[in-house]
Amino acid sequence: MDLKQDIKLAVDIVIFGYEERQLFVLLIKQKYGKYKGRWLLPGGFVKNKEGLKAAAIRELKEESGVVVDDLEQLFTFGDDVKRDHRGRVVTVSYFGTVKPSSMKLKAATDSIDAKWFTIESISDLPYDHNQIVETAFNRLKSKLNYQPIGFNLLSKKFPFSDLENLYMTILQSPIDRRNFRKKILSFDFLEETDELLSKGSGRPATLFKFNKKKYQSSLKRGINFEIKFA
Amino acid sequence: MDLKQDIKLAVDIVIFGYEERQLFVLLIKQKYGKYKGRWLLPGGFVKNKEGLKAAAIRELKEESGVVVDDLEQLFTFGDDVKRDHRGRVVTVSYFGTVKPSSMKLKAATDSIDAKWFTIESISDLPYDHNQIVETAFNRLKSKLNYQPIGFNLLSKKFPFSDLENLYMTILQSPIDRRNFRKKILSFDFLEETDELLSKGSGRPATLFKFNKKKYQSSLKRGINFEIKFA
DNA sequence: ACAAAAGTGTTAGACCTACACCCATGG
DNA sequence: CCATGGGTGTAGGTCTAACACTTTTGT
Repeated sequence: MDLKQDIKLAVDIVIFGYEERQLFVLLIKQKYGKYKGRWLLPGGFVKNKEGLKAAAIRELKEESGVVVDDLEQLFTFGDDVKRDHRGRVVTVSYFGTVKPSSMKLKAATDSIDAKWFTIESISDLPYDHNQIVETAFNRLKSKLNYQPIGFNLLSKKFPFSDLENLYMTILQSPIDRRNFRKKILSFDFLEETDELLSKGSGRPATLFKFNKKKYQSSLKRGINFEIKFA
Repeated sequence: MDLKQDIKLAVDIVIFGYEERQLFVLLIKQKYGKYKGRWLLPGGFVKNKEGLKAAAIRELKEESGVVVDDLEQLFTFGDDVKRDHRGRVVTVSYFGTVKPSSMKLKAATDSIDAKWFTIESISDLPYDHNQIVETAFNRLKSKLNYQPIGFNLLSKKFPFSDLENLYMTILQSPIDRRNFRKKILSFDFLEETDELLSKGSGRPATLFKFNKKKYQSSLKRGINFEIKFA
């Protein structure tokens, strides 16, 4: 065993939120160190007896108050030996999705504030955090095409138009409402409720909910959820 | 900075090779330690001033003699705090593809031997290496469906039947030769040479080669290389 | 009655799938 | 001349893409 190895292991987390036709990323304001006062991704060092994903979930909660029960591993950044000024730090990045209005943001430990930023507004993050966000955003976009990923980002019950707008926002391109609805409904993992939602003017929308059981049983039957729109 | 962190960082590499309608994985025979004499994945600890991918390429070469110029990051294993008996070790796994007959295997440093094993024949590897191989195999299968990945696994010039067999071997299902050829040729990244290859009896096959430039320019034009066969 | 958002079908063309015979060579 | 592997076309069905008007509500 190489006793001289001196590499620190960290985790960084990219949390996406969606609200009112806008996609947001969660950032925290650093309390200490070189980047005190700067906004950056939640994250921190892994504890000796703590799993990687567990560390990510813990740091996220500590620094922002956001609680998730699962995160997906994104990429491990460690090709650049000098990505961190404090010495050699390798970071395992995670990403997750959340509905902002269901979370109360609350800074603690290393952070003095936590806030949602639109994805366009973040630039010049410290370290390689811009690259991490970009990687996460690309993954989000590509996952949208083959997994019904959007449902964490919406309310439990939502009008169909929310889904449409979510896809259009993330993919940054218009989609055909009729074809989209047909395709999604054909997958048969949405359930129509008998509730309606009026928001301001216009015809009230029937609310749908995601039926996880149906989704998973379709998955087992090997059904592909590919969604392609120009 | 957490001075008490005591986590070692390693890399493990899954190299796939294809020859004669069989898919192989490269393993090395361990020279030292608890698993002395056992076959397992090439890999080892990352040096302080060495990028992760560079460490993987170096370890691969040192332990097996296999030289690659690129590897793809697969997954970072570190949720199980006790995956390594030597203490807390987190490993970043990589995978790559290679044509076995173009490589001379040569053990050195930590390994006393290096050998190709068919994917079916490997079981009971030390640590969580079975899980790593499984992860890599799944990735290989899924990449086959949307990237012309197979070309590292074949000779520079190859008969069309080699590609067919490669796909059938990896996906473990028969494919329709006519439809497969039509689809692949429609992507227009293969170039027909005027050479023929006779192997034993049967009509000689025209040799094709992969045209990387055409592939990349198609990629830029946003063409999708999706290949689906039951 | 008007503005705003929800809901809904059809058609043409592209793509996928299934399928069987002839060709060129070696032995 | 037989065995072996290489090379090729078509038709039916399915899926995709493009497209516009009606319904229900709030103001």
